[in-house]
Amino acid sequence: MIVKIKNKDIYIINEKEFVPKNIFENGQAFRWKKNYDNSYTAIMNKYVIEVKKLDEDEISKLYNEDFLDEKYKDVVVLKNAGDINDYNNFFKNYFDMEKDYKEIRKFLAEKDENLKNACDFGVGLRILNQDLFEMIISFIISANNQIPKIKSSIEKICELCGDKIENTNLYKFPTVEQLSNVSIEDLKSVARVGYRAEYINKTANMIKNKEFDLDKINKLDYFEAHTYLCTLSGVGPKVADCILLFGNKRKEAFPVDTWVYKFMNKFYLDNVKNPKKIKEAGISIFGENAGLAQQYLFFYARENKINLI
DNA sequence: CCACAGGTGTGTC
DNA sequence: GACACACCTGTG
Repeated sequence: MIVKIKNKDIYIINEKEFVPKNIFENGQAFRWKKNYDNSYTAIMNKYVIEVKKLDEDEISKLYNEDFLDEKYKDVVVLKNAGDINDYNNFFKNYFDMEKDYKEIRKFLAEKDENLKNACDFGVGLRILNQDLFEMIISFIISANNQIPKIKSSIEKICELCGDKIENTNLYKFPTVEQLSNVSIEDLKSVARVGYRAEYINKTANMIKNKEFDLDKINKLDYFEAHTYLCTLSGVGPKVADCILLFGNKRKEAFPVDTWVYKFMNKFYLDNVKNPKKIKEAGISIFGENAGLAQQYLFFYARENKINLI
């Protein structure tokens, strides 16, 4: 893998394990918007960037300009992302670039045929390291909810109280302070989050008032962090695992939603109803990469419309 | 109009 | 600790 900069664009060159669709469309992130040219736009941290996997013509063009020294097959550009310092200080961590996904796929593929198919299919999928507070609120909203609705509620919340990016109609995800000042009424009538409004308000205020210490999450081991997150309003076992997996680099977290419930019972278990038992089974079968295995399996089952019942 | 999808909180045993 | 059941909203 090579990283090169041109203007304010960061190029990730010759990295097969980076496919925007597989990263942004697997239920881990809600604010990446697909553009007409198949690029994706999002705003996070101080960045408004566009991510695109280049096609053959675009790669040829860069080669003809002498920007590339050969016609690589895999080139992803992070447009408007900044320079090498931005890459090293933010994007490297955000896109989990230090992790060798090829190695992990190889390791998981040896477990069984089904997982092998899923790992082969999901080449290019990565688990993002997103902002912890944003993940807490996003996954509280996700509970008992559907992806299009989750996305729209999060967008409305950003418009309600997040900072506006100058000269655009884009909004940042709100800070703890900003969100704690939004009324339950607005969360219901504008963001349409329903009964989750109370959870969001309470959780934002618990964090603001230091009744809950976000910094502690990094210091606790996985099981302690999971238990601690469950003390937040609207956070149960599944949501806590999503927060740890997508917002705290805990690849052993194994969120059990209805889909995981279904495919675990189809492929690995025999009619186990208790989600906690399913999670224990997942961790014991897949080990420290349980969360990643789950993402590959989930993505594979959903994209191929595999009948899970 | 009703059925359905989808995790957490609460109450009961 | 295992189990119902209510909770809100958009879609079919």
